[in-house]
Amino acid sequence: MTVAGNIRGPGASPPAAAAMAPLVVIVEDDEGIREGLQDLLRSVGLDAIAFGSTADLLAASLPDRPGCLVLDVRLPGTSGLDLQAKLAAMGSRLPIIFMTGHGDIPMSVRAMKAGALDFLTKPFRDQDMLDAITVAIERDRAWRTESAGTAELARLAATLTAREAEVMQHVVQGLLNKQIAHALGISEITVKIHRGNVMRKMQAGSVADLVRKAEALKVSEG
Amino acid sequence: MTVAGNIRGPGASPPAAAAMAPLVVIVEDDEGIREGLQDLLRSVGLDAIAFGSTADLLAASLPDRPGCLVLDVRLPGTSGLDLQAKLAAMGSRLPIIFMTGHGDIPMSVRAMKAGALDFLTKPFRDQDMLDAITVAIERDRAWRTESAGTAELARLAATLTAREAEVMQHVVQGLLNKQIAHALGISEITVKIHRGNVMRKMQAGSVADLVRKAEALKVSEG
DNA sequence: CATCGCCTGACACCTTCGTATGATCACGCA
DNA sequence: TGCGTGATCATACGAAGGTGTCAGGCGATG
Repeated sequence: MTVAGNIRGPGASPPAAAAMAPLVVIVEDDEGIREGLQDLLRSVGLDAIAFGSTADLLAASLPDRPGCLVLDVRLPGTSGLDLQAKLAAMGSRLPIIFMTGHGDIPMSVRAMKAGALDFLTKPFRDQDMLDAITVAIERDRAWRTESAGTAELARLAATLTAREAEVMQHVVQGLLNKQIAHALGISEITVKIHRGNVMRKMQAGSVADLVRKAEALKVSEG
Repeated sequence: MTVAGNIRGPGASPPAAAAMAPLVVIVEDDEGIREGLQDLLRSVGLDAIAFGSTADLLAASLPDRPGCLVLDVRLPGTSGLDLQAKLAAMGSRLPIIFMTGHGDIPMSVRAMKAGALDFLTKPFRDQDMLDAITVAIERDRAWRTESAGTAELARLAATLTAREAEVMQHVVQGLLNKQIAHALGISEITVKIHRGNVMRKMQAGSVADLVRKAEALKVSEG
């Protein structure tokens, strides 16, 4: 598995990844800082894996665990900001904490606007980094939990036939069976059958349930 | 009306504030920059009002129009960051664009984490400021539109009696009338009456409608 | 005290929903 | 060609939803 293992689209999440022990991924070219950070994290019981360049990270095989990315801005080859953009384009949601020794305000603002969780200047206090990492891991956990839910919904929705999906669409709009039948040009009886299939396949115990699930799907899709 | 006019809780929005012409509020102690900014904005057809200190702003009477705040970080008395915190505590959602001549990275990160939309360093390019303002106004408009919707829902929900609200709660959970009746210790007939009142008062054409409105309310409240 | 709003309940009637049974037709796949 | 799946429809029955009418009790308010 490559770093794409952290790019979790709906349906990709294996069993309860959000509950696993977190992993902090470090990308920093200065070996001293890199190992210092690793030691710091291990001292508080956090697993950490470190790379010296973005290329190393991208080539590496990462487990699908909750965690975050601690990224130096200035790196050989692809910069930290470029990596942030690249990961975002790949669909990754892994929280990113930047650190830099020679940054400026526009750089930090750009990173924050692109979704970075924090932007620390070297030298930073150990506690500041640990605080940021704690927040980042918690956010990733929350996202994974939520994502697992919508992924499960998407899995259920994928079992619907085209017609059933169409009927569901109309049901959650609040239309009556006879109205749906007229809209689709079929009989009300057939609508009832499709509707029953939808409720069973989507594991919805009521129309209210179905509406909520349909809304959650709509939000996660677009 | 004070600056609290920009603190728009549900139910506070007058008719279609989101559609009004935007107003940019500037707080900057340097008179040259302040007037330069005002001229810049007026040159592109934007209304602007400027203050020399946060105290002046807080004492002023501001119309309830879409817009944004352009804020110097270093100000006499309360600083820009303090004002940001104060406004947030007051419930304001007015987008804030910071500008500074002597800022540092931690300051910019703090502002961005607190929800600032942008953080420009002086001297900035006119176009950068205009771009930021455009984005900010658009975001404020979107928020106002959304806010007006939930405010209307809250207004409808406020007309419900305690019992009706209770019944609605159970209905959107997907319970049957007989289950609601049992849960509340009343007869199914009475539940039907309350339910009918709920549908009428909430202007819901269907259970699906009601569920969506209840969800929107829940999100806006919690 | 009278009135009003709210909560409560019953009876009746119709609509809508949900499902079971049974059946036909089309399409793709082995 | 046979089989499975999906889509279609009919009949029928029971469960649930929705509305209207009538009515009693209860607390607040003028």
